[in-house]
Amino acid sequence: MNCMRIEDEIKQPTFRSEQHKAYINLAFTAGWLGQQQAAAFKPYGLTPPQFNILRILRGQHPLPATVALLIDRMLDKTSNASRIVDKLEEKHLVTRKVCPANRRAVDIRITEAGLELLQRIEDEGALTAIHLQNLSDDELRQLNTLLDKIRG
Amino acid sequence: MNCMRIEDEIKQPTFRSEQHKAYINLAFTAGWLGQQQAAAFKPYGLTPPQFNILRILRGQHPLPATVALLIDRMLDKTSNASRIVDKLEEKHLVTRKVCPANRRAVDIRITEAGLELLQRIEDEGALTAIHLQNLSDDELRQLNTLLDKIRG
DNA sequence: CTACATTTAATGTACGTACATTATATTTGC
DNA sequence: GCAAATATAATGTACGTACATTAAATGTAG
Repeated sequence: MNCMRIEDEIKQPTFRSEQHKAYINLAFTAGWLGQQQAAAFKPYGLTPPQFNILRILRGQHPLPATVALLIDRMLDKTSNASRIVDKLEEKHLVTRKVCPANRRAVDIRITEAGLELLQRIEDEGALTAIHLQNLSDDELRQLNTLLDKIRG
Repeated sequence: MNCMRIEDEIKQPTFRSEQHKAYINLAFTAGWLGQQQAAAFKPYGLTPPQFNILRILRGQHPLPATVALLIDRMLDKTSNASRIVDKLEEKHLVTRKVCPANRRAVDIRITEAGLELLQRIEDEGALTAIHLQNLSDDELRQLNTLLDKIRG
C-alpha cells in the first residue's frame, strides 16, 4: 500500500493550518492503529483493553492485582477496569477473589488458560502486525519526541 | 506544565522497542487530545462527533446532507452517523426530512440554532485550546509526514 | 467504642463504535 | 411490468469510556 496523505484519506483538500492538519492526522492515525489492533485480537476473542489487562496480570503473576493496580497501569486511567475484568472472568481467563487482608479489595489473577492464550497470541505473531513497521528507528524516536512535546 | 515522557505517564520504565514505545505513545497522545477536545465541547452540550457533524452540515448549508455524505466526510468512516444525528435532532440543532427526490435518503440540515451554537463556540475560542500549541510549524510538518508514513 | 471520613470496587446512565440485521425505496434484468 | 438485486438509513447487540452514585470495609477522631 502506498503512503496515503491525510488530505486524501478524509477527502478534505486543504486544512486551516498545519496545527489543524496535525490534529486530524493524529486522531485519524490513532484510530487506524486501534482498528488494526482490534482486528489482530479478534480471532482470539479479545478486545485491546482485555489484552492489555491480561498482560498486566501476567506481569504480576503469580501475585494478584487489585482493580486499583489495573487502573494505575492501564493506558486509559479513567476507564472501567471492573467491567473489563468481568468479561475476562466470564471467559475463565482470570479469577476474582476478595482479598483476605483487605476485604474491600479484590485479588485478580490470570489463570492457566489466560497465560496460554497470551502465549499463543505471541507465538502466532499477532502482535507484529500492529507494530509501526514503516518507520526507521530514527523516525520512531522523532515521533516519540514530538508526541511527548504535544502533551508537554 | 512540563514535558512528561510517556514512560512516566504510564509508569512503565522501559519498552521492548522503539516501535512499541511509539505505538503506546501514539495511542496515549490521541486519547489525551480526545479528552481535551471532549472537555472543550462539554460546556456547549456537544460531543466531538456531534461537533464534527455540525461542521460538515454548515459546510453544506443551505444545501442538505444525507447520512451517506456524513459518513463519507466523518473521520471515523464506520461510525453510526444515524444515531449522532438523532442526538442533534433532539437538541433542535439539525432537521431531518425524507428526501423528495429519493425517498430512501434523508435530507439533514443544520438549523439556525445549530449555526448560532457553532458560531458561539468559535467566538469564545473553545477550539484554540485543543490545538497543538507546543509544536513549531516545522515540527508539525514533521509529525504529519511521520503519521502519513505509519499508515503507508 | 462510636460517629464520621476515606478507601475500594461495583453499578447506573449517557454516549460512541463495530458489526450484523432489517425495512424501505429504487434500480435493473428479463 | 415484475422479480431480484442494490441502495439507503435505521435498528439491535456487544463492547468500551466518562462521569456520577452506591455499597461495603476500613481508618480515624473524639
